[in-house]
Amino acid sequence: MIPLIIVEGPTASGKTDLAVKIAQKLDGEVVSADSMQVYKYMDIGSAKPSKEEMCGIPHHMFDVVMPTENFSLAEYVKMAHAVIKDIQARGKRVVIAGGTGLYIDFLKDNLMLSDEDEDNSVRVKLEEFAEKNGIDALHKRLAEVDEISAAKIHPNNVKRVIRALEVYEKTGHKMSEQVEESKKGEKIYDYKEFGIMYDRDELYDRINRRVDIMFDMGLVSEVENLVKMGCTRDNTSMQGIGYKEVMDYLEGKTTLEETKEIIRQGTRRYAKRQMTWFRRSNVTWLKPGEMPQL
RNA sequence: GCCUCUGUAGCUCAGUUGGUAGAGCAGGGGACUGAAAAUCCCCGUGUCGGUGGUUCGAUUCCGCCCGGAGGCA
Repeated sequence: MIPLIIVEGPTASGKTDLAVKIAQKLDGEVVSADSMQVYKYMDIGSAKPSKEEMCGIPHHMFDVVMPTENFSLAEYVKMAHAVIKDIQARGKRVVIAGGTGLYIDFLKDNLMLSDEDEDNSVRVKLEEFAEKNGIDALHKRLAEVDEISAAKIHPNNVKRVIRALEVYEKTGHKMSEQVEESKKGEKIYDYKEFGIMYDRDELYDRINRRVDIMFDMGLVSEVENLVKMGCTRDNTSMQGIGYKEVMDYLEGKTTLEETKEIIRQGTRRYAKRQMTWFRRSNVTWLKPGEMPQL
């Protein structure tokens, strides 16, 4: 089994810093587990560490896809496994650092994903069906083919209902079955999870301050540049906090101050969701600045 | 100094023809298997500014006091 140190926790809690310190101590390299840092040209808003902050430690899974392209969990997991294998082969330790709980969960337990083509015509058709017949009709359709998933997914959660139907139509298997299948992969990692626990008020302070810093660093021109490259709201990359809001600003829908406040709030809420996610995994919580027992 | 308006949840405000109160926002909790920084679900007790009075009963009516806004001198 390959040993893994995982650093997780809410945004702005100092994961990057801690990961670098651990990597220095263990002679390791850092693998990011972040759904926005995978995009190229999205540096400021996704809070990628600067060269100086990396302190010479190699970082992976940054800039692996163009922001005009869509990315997925499956691609992340595939690439990250390969990167880890490579680091291990070179005799270095692996430190995972990131805030995307879903990515971390799939990676650490080697959850299996069946082969599925990227064709999203099924999804588009289901979206049209929902538009036309309403979300209750959509949910009913799911209940007919996969009762278990239908019971688990709230009818209002259209994205999830569509995905469950998509799985069924594409593979012929129920999503609830697929979940069971996914757990049959071999355990290949021996991991320890650490998180940084801030007092809520203190974390929110850090978030608020960091948003201002992002603007000072040129977030607006970063987004302008992405728009020039052809990014639109349809791109997953533009769903990132800071990006969609600055697009509104560039289109004159909000003032600069409003934009900042909406981003601060969105980030606070995001941090709260992250904490909910990580709370249920077996994390050893550290105080800010504390070095874990490795 | 006088007159008018105003003081209710962290904020903005509703409301109770007298039976101790509710919206939005903020905030909190949760879910999460190929979009996940996305998406979705649940959660509202607070000396109704203070104090006396009227009343079976006052946050509601009346007096006084304190705070805020405006007007007239």
